Amino acid sequence: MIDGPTKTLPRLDESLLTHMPPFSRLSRERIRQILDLASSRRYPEGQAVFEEGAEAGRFFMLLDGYIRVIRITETGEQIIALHIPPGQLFGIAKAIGRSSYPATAVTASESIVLSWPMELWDSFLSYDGFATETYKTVGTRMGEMNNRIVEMATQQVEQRVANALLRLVNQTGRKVEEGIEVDFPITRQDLSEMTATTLHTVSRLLSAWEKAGMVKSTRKHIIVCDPHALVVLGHHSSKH
DNA sequence: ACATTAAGCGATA
DNA sequence: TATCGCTTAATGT
Repeated sequence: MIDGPTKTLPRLDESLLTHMPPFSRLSRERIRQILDLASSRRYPEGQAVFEEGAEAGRFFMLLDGYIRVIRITETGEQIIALHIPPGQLFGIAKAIGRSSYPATAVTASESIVLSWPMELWDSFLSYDGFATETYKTVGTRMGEMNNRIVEMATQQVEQRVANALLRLVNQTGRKVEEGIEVDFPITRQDLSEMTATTLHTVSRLLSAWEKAGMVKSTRKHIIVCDPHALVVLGHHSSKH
């Protein structure tokens, strides 16, 4: 893809990073130093930050918005692996011993992203708390994807979709009057790509759940009104 | 218990 | 107006 020159938004303030776990133990001076090495860029919704297989030239920190991590199968279908909320590192290929990105990262909503050249990775690792925090997030994501594999193999579609939706509102949910809403635009197609089913099945499930008062949805918006009911649904392993 | 195909409708740009 | 997101029914495995 043809990326324009990296724009530097209004000068970055230290407070942007002081409360982000990978940097929270660092002095103000060190954070200033790190910010001066960073490029910041705003991405509109649906833009690729990097693509699977590309040379991993930089690593990233999501300041605002949401990142969707996707992979393409042999037959050309998209699989959504996970979503990344603000405050997390991503594209950290070196942390898993790779020199190319293992998946494509696309913005699920308008996002603000910091990035640094991968050559700086080793020096970042020496900063207090950085290594432990990044390996914590790597571990968490591995565990998540592991759970997904087990789900795919053992659970039926309704359970998978229920659990995927619960994961979304737990990780990226925003409180609204009627319940908890997924904090970025999400379509039936997206949910189907997270759960290895079709948008039609997702549509039918959401309609049924809406009639039961468990969710409320309009185009690109999903509100979970009764999380506990969904949890019960998601735990039900076999029926009849 | 699911996927696929098809048809149609309102929202959006 | 054309495209997109979504719903539903019918049919297939």
